[in-house]
Amino acid sequence: MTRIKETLETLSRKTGYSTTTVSRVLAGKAEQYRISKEAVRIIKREAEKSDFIPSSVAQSLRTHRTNTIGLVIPSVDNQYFAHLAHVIIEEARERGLMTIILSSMEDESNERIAIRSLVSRKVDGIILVPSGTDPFFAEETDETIPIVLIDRYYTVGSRLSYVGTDNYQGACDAMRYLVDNGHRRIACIQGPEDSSPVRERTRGYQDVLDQVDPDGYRCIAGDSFTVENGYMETKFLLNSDVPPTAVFALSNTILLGAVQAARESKVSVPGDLSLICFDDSVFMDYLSPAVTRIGQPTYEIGVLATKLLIKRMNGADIRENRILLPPKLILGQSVRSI
Amino acid sequence: MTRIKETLETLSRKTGYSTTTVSRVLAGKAEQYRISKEAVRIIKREAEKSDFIPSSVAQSLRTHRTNTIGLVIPSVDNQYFAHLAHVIIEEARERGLMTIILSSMEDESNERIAIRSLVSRKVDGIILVPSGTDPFFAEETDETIPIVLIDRYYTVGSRLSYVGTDNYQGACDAMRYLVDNGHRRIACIQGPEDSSPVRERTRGYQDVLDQVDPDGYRCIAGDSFTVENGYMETKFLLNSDVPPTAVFALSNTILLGAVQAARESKVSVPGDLSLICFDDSVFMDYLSPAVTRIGQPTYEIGVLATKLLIKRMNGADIRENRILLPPKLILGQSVRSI
DNA sequence: TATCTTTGCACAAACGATTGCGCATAACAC
DNA sequence: GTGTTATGCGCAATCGTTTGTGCAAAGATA
Repeated sequence: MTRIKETLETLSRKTGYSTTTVSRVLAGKAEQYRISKEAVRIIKREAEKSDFIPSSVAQSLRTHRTNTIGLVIPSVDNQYFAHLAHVIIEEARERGLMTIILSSMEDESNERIAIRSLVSRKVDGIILVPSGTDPFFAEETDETIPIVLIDRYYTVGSRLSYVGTDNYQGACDAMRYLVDNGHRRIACIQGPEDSSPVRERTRGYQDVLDQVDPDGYRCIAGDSFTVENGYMETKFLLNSDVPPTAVFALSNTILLGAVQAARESKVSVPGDLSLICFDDSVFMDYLSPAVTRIGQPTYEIGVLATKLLIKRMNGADIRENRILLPPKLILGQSVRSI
Repeated sequence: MTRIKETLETLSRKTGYSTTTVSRVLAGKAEQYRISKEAVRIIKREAEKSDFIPSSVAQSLRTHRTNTIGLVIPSVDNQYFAHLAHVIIEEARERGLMTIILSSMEDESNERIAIRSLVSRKVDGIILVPSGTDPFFAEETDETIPIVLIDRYYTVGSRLSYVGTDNYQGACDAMRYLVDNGHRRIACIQGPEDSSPVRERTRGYQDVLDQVDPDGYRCIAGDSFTVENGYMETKFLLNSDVPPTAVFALSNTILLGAVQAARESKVSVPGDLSLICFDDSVFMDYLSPAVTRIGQPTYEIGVLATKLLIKRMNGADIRENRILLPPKLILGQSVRSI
């Protein structure tokens, strides 16, 4: 109770020193300002005794630093983003920064509102998973408050910093694996087409098939990173005239939908249908069969993004900076060799 | 760029009105203070044109409100807490509140540091999953900043508000289900013993068995909410002289470990071993067999906790308030009738 | 004794908003 | 013409820090 009402002013009164001196002592600048040992002792003792906690609000107003970063993600209720958020929160905390999380729910207008709030709160930097396609607002903000994009980037030639997975490479790896196991009739269930990872991944799908089977089967279906989408599209595929022998699901959620659809239709995996997907998750190994997948280096993305952001917060002028990290093929038993 | 540097002062200069008037107009208090239509028009136009975003920092300092709540959870990298966080973030946002997430990693000292940071940042309220056993610090903080506990509560008679699952009821439901299916040799793999949900759940385990089989088999093993713990303890159990016919895992993580152990030991679920656990999760339905479990009402917990917190932030004096919400038995195929 | 340095600290102005109070000027009543 | 009320707005203090500058007292130097 006392603790919270304490201010430099009250401490000043109690110790007989000015707020200036108290402030300097508590900021560890006693030496620098030649405060006597005596004063330091008295002030520190009193501060400790009353458990003084300085107001970051006042500090921020005065110093123009909030020691806070903003994190805008679609939703924390998604393993992939939750893990990313976790890594970022921890990494930031180790460097004395707090994290404010805002969810955009994949909505462009939410995203703008979120950025505005963060600007209003004077955060020192922003890590953003862009949901929209228009980089203008973010770019303008970036002039003053550094922004680092993760997971996705804006369509057109935006100069915003970016850290993410090499999605093209990942998709190629997945497709190569299927192809090497004899698959040719491979369908791809995607997320929203205006998302950069989707574009990169479908490009990988196309390119690999174009190499090994130029005029063969092609099927890119779906439009969102949801279980429902995965379910629906798989249903369609399974009921088509000549169903694919393998499905490449572009996210963990889509995969779950696919699994459900297959199970419902009594289609055995990998007996009748092989599955491979993007995103890793603890539970992927617990499914039967365990899912073969492309794991994204979420830890590395989170750490690198935070580090890059902090560098820029400290004035480094490394605006145009795109970092692509390699994905990893994780083998399960969901792909059959045919 | 302009946008971010704008202040009441600059707007005042541009429009020729005082900061007082500008402030009042932008706060929607023009009527109240009899500002002319003319002035309102000019000021609003200018504010819009330069996209003025007021500094929440300055506002907070002056008004003693940050419109921010703090959320301290073990880790967002856990489906259960991630979902809880998601619900709270959304609920808070709808009421104009931002959420700062701090992870305690189940560590008491981290928890205190987290609370201190939140106090320093002058958050308007705190939602906390307590990791420690000593309520003192939280209680003292609660004198000034309302705190609502979720998921767990402190051991001794703390008066802090609390919203959570009726863990005893849930455990009884789970045990009843096992017993009704003929099981008597039931082992329980628990989390840390000083956590209130663990105590409530093991109490349910005991009570049900005491009713149906007073002198029968009892086994409560384990000590943490981790996959490893579930794995290890299950290994032990499976190798004991007379293994249990069913395992009651007290969390989703523990369950995963149990599944892994059973799979490794070629023990069929539910053929040789029945499984039931606490916590719901999307993927529980995708395991084979789907896991029979006790789902916690996370959505309701999140919403109620936020609402309760906001009420208290607005001055309601409802300190001692413990809300227990009913869990739900969700049937899978992981329990065999014997 | 007079001057210069060092020591030890405080004054007061910021930071950017909000808000109690007050003060012109205009409108109106009589 | 005088008193009263309404209208429209600004002054200046305040929130709790940080920080550039200044200044008295003590010590050193000559």
